[in-house]
Amino acid sequence: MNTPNHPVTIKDIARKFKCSPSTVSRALSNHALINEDTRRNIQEYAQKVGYQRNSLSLGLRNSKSGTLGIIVPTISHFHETAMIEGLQSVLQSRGYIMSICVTNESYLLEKEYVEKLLANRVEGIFLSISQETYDSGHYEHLENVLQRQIPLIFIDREYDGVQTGSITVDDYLGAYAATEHLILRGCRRIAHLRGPNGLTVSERRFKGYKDCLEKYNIPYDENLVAYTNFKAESAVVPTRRLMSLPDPPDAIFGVNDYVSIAAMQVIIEMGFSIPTQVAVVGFDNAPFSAYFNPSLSSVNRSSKLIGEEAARLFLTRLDSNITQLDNIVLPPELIIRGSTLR
Amino acid sequence: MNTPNHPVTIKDIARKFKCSPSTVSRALSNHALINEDTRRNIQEYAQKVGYQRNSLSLGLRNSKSGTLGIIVPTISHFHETAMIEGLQSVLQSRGYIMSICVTNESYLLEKEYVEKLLANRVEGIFLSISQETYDSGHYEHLENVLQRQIPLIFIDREYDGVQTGSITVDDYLGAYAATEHLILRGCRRIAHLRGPNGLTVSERRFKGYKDCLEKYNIPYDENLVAYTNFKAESAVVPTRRLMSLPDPPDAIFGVNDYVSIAAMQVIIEMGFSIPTQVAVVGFDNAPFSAYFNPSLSSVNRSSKLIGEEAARLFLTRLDSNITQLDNIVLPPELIIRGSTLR
DNA sequence: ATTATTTTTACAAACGTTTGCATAGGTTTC
DNA sequence: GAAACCTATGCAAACGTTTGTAAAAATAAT
Repeated sequence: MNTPNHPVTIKDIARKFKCSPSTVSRALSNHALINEDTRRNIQEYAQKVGYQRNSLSLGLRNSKSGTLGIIVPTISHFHETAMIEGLQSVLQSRGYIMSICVTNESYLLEKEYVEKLLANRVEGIFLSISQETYDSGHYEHLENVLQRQIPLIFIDREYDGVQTGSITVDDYLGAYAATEHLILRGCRRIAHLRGPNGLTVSERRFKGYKDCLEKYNIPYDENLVAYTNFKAESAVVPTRRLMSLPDPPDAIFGVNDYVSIAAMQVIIEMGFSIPTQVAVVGFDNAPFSAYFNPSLSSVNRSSKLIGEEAARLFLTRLDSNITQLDNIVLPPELIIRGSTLR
Repeated sequence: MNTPNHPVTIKDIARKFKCSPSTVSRALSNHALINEDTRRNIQEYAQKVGYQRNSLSLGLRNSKSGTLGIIVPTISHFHETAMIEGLQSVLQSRGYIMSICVTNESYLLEKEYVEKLLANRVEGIFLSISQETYDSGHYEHLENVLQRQIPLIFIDREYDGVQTGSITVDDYLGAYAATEHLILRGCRRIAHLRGPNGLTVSERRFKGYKDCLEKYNIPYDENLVAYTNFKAESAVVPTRRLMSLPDPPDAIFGVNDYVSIAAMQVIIEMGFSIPTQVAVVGFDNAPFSAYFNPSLSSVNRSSKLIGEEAARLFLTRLDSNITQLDNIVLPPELIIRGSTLR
């Protein structure tokens, strides 16, 4: 019966109506061959006692769980949460539950999570691959996913070796545009607060920066490049060093907005003025960037859009059963604000 | 066999070894009564073919899914993601998968999610109740959770009517402290950029502000209170109005940091100086606040700690089987920075 | 009244596990 | 050589569904 912690099952209802579980099941799913009266009675009763399908059982029977997996390296930045929001906003109505796994850039954790999600029979996986995975070149865990015909979609970070859908933003182009903007604005000694060595996202932005300098015949000066770990604090000391150079930079391109605002603070504290003496441009267009003083120019990645497009890709795969998914590269957009005004 | 999209099961292994599924099951779980050789053989083979327990089946059998539910009104703010990170950091090692549900303050969605999580046999639910739920006074869905003996823990937003564990931060106290700080600093016309009407968090902070004024015999002036929707943009017009008053405020207490930084921008644009003419204090101590110009004083809520403590509460419940969970109220902490320096 | 037809229901198997109980051999004990 | 005892394995049921097929009941047609 309805003992406290035992949820009511189809069998309970069957017992109540002295009929078979199959009848109850069919009644609840509006099967055509069920008598109208019994159908109504059963449905009303089920409603009353708060019957709810056991997803586990359901999942076991048809190898589907009504769950989607999202694997990201972190959720502490605006970018990732915005992507998740985007996914959510599109998939909400389909009634999926989203399982979110955070890898901290670890290959092992990523592998474990993929396996666990597969064991949980998720109906799709959205993956932003970890740096370690990218470096290691181990993709067996992903091949596994595809082999099992589970839709796999790369969000933000892709890997060419695995043939599946992806939504990414061209980091290189974004960095190039930011640098070009600084150059066109008249800056010549452009510093770059880059991300950690080896991280794809750092390297691509660094390359965009470097290539743009070259394109405009501005000599690359490695003294003008400093390392950060993406966090604001990590930009303080490097910026202080840059601005203490005998010939300090007239512009700084930060690998993200956190780094850039920290740099701005240091620059101002040291008595330089922004944007007249030093121009600053960031990356990610975080929601706070427009409100800085001065407001921060930044490369927008439309993080939420990534999630939305990824969700749409997934739905396409589902609805049309197309297995060949698109690889969409979204264009970054430079937002010009006070920190780089002429 | 090992057909492409059919994961290998215990039965497959049993067939391979011409033994029964039960033997395989026992071998895999190191049951004492299994011959050492068969155990080793089976384990090696399972390893080789990448056998993995089907969580759905497992869950069905023992009404447990290895999954936890997290229900929050939003994930677009720092506060919520930090809480999730906190949960994650503690629960990581236990191997749980976290299902995250976003309610957008909707009672209906919250109810649906709770039901779905129950249907998925989650082993615990961390809930930050939606405003609509709070207002409606409908808690049947939560009673349901408790009745089924599923650990339920309120994070950040609690409801006294449901007897279960909670980790919250005293909003009232935080607002009081912020206001008091402004008063002690010498401000007398203190404006408040509050949150929407009816939202508990807005009201509590508003009350803290108002009570503090009263305590210090500063007349409450409703002209100095303006509404926002927590987003930066929504603070622009109200701040402009406040600063255009014949007798403009000498301090602004913002309901959160986004609102406060937008206010700061407007204030500076209008030619006032911070903190000399106007002091500003925010709420949440967002990671960007320290880097503003001037840096923003703010009330810290230790968002990550909320998650960590909630996770610990859950583990206590699990390990010791104590059903009577604590209600922990964390103290807010005022962080004083440049925006309120004397 | 008998057969044919339709409507409604029940049975049983399956999804992948685990586990109490039974049983098949093998070994020891008397 | 029988009784008693291990050791290793298998059987079957259970978790909660769904669904193909069979069967029963009701209705219609002859």
